[in-house]
Amino acid sequence: MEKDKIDKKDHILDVAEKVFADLGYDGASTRTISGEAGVNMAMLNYYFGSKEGLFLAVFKRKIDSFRTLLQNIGSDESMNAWDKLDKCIDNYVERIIANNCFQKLINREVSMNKRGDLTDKIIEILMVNVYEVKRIMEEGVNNGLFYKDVDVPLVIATLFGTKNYIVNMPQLSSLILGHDIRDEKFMENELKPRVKTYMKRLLKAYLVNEHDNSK
Amino acid sequence: MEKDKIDKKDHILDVAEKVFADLGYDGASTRTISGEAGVNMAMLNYYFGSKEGLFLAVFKRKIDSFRTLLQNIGSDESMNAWDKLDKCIDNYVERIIANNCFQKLINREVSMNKRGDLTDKIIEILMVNVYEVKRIMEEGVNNGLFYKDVDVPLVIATLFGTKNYIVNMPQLSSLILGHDIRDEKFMENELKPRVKTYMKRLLKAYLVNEHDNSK
DNA sequence: TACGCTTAATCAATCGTTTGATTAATTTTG
DNA sequence: CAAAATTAATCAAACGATTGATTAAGCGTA
Repeated sequence: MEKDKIDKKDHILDVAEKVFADLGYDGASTRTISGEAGVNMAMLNYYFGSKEGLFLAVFKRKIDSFRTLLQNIGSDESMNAWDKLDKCIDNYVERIIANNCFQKLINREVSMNKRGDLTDKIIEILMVNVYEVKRIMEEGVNNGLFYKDVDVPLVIATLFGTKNYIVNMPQLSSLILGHDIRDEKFMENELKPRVKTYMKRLLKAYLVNEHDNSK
Repeated sequence: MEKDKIDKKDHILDVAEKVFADLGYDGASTRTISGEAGVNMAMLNYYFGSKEGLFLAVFKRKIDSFRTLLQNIGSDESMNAWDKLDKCIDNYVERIIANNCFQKLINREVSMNKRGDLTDKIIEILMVNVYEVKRIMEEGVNNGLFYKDVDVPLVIATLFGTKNYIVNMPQLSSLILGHDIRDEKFMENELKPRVKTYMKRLLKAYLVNEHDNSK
């Protein structure tokens, strides 16, 4: 039946997404993916043409949800820059920290130097998110809500970088935090609100401060 | 001659570091590394035992030098926590942002969920550095120099995460910053002092602030 | 000669991919 | 409607290429 075919392809993509995230593109073999998905190895090539085709299919499936993540927030006229930034942080912590294996996959492949065709597409998608946040912050700077000399690009690096550091290196951040962040309960009840509070305080402290350099 | 042997080993490590960073651990073959270094393939195993041994040798060479640097800062009694943190930031920007291929290498391998002693060893060594910074910050909290309710683990995530975000995804951060960060001149004359200033202001604003949540 | 270094040749294992055969589903035909 | 023809889906097996690693012979120097 047609529906079963789609479900099976989707199941393969689900498994491939996780295996790619866990082992990397090179580390994930077609045998491992097919084995984990419970399908014959040849099915990967039958459905997706090649290993790279499978990887691209995994990636493309996620594109739409990422494209619309923040656009609604940015265009809401009823909120000021503070509220928008608040909502951005909430959304990122909820959506991206929770479901992180795709983020790991992306960041690892982008950090490679020798994968130009694939990298450009990923960069383009990531920039959509970045640009929304950038616009919000510049709005806050322009109307005087934020301190005029804030370094917007580097604040973005902090916002996304802090998040990446936690989710991309769970073993390391678990040691730093003193809990296993892969524990669902801890993640949901403690880490998420903690990261939200921290990020808001951190950005607030910096964005409104006059950056007095005197000692 | 003894000296030549050491120089050759060092040259192999230099090349291996770059190839590992560009292609990842799995993507970098021993043939590619030996070919790039201009030595026979068997020399890698002769000198370093195995591919993993070579990787660990690359890794240890970098981390050891950096650990001693951090420890010197941390144990300096003439500086308070502020000055130490200042110096940490300066050193990180100078040493790690400039020579970034090693950082990319580490972060990519740690972000894998691949089980094995290789990842564990990397984590273990990385934690030594993390603890040094953590110790400095807790020192500042304990003697009242920093605000008592700061979230030290997450500040560490910000400190390292911001840096990682910039150096691990140069294509993306170049777009955000509006300049190619792989341009040596821009990196040296603009980005480095800019990141230093930003990180210090950001951490200072957060660490001394009372985190007023009222609007 | 004896020893440390270097090499080409080679190993078994694994890689991504392809093949040919078989089964299941669908369409066409009488 | 039923039989035949066609297409789609699935599988085990094997392909050539490449992987990390090892071997034994050759090299230069002390």
